Amino acid sequence: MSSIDSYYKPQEVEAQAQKYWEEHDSFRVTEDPDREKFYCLSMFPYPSGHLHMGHVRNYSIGDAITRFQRMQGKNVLQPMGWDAFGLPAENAAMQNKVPPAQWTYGNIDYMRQQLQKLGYAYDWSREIATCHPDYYRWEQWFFTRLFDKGLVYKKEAEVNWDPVDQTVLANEQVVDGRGWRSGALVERRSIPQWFLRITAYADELLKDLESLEGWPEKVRTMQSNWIGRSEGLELVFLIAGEKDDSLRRLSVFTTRPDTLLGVTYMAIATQHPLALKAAETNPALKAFIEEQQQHKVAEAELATMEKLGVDTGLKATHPLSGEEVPIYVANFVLMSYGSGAVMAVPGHDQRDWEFARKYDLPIRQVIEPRDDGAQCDLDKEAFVDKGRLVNSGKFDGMDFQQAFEAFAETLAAKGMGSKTVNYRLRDWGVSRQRYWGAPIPIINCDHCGSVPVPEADLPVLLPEDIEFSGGGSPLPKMPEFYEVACPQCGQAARRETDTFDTFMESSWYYARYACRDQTESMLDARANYWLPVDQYIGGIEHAILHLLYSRFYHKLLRDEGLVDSDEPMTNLLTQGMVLKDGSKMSKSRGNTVDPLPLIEQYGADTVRMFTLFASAPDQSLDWSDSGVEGMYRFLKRLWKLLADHEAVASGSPSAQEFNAAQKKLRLKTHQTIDKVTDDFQRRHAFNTAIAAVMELVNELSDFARAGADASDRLVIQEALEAVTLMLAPVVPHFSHVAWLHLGHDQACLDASWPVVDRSALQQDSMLIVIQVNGKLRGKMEVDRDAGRDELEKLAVADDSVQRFLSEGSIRKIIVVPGRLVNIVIS
RNA sequence: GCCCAGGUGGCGGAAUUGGUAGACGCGCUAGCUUCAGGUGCUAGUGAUCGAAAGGUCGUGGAGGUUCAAGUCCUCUCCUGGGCACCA
Repeated sequence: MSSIDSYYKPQEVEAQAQKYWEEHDSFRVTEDPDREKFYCLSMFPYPSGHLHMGHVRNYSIGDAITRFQRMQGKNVLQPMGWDAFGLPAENAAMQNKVPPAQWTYGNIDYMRQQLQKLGYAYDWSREIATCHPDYYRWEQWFFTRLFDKGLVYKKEAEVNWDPVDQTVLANEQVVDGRGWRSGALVERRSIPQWFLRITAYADELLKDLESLEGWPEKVRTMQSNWIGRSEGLELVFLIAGEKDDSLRRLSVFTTRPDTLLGVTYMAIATQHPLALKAAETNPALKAFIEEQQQHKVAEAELATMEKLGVDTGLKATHPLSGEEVPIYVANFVLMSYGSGAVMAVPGHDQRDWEFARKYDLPIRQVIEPRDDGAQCDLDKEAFVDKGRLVNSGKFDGMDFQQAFEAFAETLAAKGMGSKTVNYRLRDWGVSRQRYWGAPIPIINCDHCGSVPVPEADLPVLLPEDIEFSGGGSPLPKMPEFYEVACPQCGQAARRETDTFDTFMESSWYYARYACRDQTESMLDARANYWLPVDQYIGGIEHAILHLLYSRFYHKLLRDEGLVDSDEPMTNLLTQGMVLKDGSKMSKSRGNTVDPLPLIEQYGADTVRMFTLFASAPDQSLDWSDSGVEGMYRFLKRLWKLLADHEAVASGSPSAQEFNAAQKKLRLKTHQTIDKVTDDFQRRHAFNTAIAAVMELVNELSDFARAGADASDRLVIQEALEAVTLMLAPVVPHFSHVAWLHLGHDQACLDASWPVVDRSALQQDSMLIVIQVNGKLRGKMEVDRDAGRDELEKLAVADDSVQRFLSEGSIRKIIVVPGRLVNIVIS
């Protein structure tokens, strides 16, 4: 036992606990097949140079879960690392004339120290920095594997080009259509780039969302919408008089095949090959296409933009009716979705309707409302609901599903159409024309084409000792980097100077933590011990891209035989933003709060506790300095209580005979254990867990104040132990020292989570609420075994009820056992 | 436009299965300790009427279901987020 000073000095407490953890290497874990594992992971930070409150919140949540699970007896892995590639390092390099590598590694060292100050239970032996060749070499290797499997390909794609700086800009470097440094108008340029075939996994990524029951519904919905699966029919309209076979068949996709006979014109995108060809001989059309090209406006405006188009003069033949309809080039048709052409049914699609009105095209009704009162007035707007077919010959009377099948069959028989599925999801472009990223392991040879770098030549090292000035990546200016011999034919070739999208690194880091010292392979058997991640914690801003890419990557790893699970993370907690004065903390708003001075003033435990207490983890958190003060007060008060308490061996209090006051405190103690356990385990409601512990401490203070004899001290000991253990995941340093003070040799972090003593929850009496007509009128303390009849009798006899009886007679009495009696009077 | 959250005291937020609305913390008020204090302790603190006992109102708004609604249903307003001409 160690006695403690009654004045709480967080700096000393935290130093003592951290020293112990360090000396005992307390957070290092190894695989142990005999124990249940728990992998708790917080999204790793970008090493920007300093921790902000969002990090503190994220990691305090993760650490609380980690330590709780450890106290449940599980073998818990909680690693930490650095999402170290990225644009800010390049910007800093330009500003400070420091190579990005040096800047990044310096930041990592500094931020690691900050994290250690906060006392998080990380197994630092597994630390990863994605900019390290030991890490990205496997990403390069994996890419070459995907290349061999045909899961990567190269195609032209548009980038933002700054004509003054002569460089490609990331989207965030384009401000109001101009380069952020040069101020020059940004141009769109097409250059060859690498893509990962995520669309090949679209169906599985969508289907498996259903199995992710531990993910917030919101995230699943967002991913589902992002994938955007729609079932429909792909069908062909022939172009009348067109000789060129590649242009003769105009293919379109529709989710409403039932409206097929309502087609009165066709609409194609400005970039559609047919449009481009027609423009060659049609100056008005050419001008229109060029003008639309200029309009690379914000996507939000697109939706409300006026619908415009030009007649190509071409005619398409309806595959069923044989009718010839005009083909328009229209600004509302996207080249990137479906085939870049649509069949227009103005009667039953609002966009088509508006366009038809504007250009005086016929509007034909082929669907009529079922008898459900739906309104249909094609003079006012399109009728877009599903209904019954009319004006469609032999298809008349069919409903949507019948028509879908019938049209599909008819068209298939003619070789003019088939059922298809379309996705909103696009393949993942992974090329970045940047320096500070993992080099794409491809060599371009004039004779052999794109050749992956052989495994023996990996990694392709990113040169770190470089001069970094403006004007884009230095790699294309470094012949020593890009001048290589082709691995296949040996002739002079050129290495790719593009680097990977940094989402590539963050898509598989969770797996590499399991075996980051493995030099022979990307992953080994240890990954299957730890995976999938049992609890992942991070910002909602990653709901789509990072989490979708990680799920995709996991399936790629699985199909390469590297992991045996289908999904990377079973449970996901998306923590809310940290706000100050109602708006998000950000440098530009100037409302950031630096965690470090607070840690110095109050200690890490107070700061951690406040971030968990101020709101539920998935809600936003409003920062309040006086709230932090409140947490500090609580810890000081509890500390005093502990110091004033003389530890006793915590035998088995249940063998004792307790007086009423002792029973009452024990009831509160065990009720609190019950609630807090549920809050931690099931709800992740740390805010209410902490509040419940505070309630217990308040009651404990009152009890202890009354003076304590030997048997009282036993009950106090029991309560203080419970409090110390329940707070251990939140304020681990505090609990570490408190636990020793309470007479334990074993470290608090290895202690077991407290267990509810059911017998302490047994009460002799219970509080019953008395209502008259649903309004609270009184309360009564009744015997635990009081039956329904007795409760009724007692309630009616209550003074507060008697007063209302003069106003009417009793109609009904509702008894909710253990809760209330409601007397209905009228 | 579509989809998803959310709206509760002066503030952050509780109320988990329809059953005592406002736990816990902040702030505020009064008092005590006597502290140089910004410390500590005690009591009070939704609004309103009342000396009190007690009553009335009260969870964005309007209806409804129910013995009973912050919680369920219908309509509506506001805030935040996501998607956005997806055929």
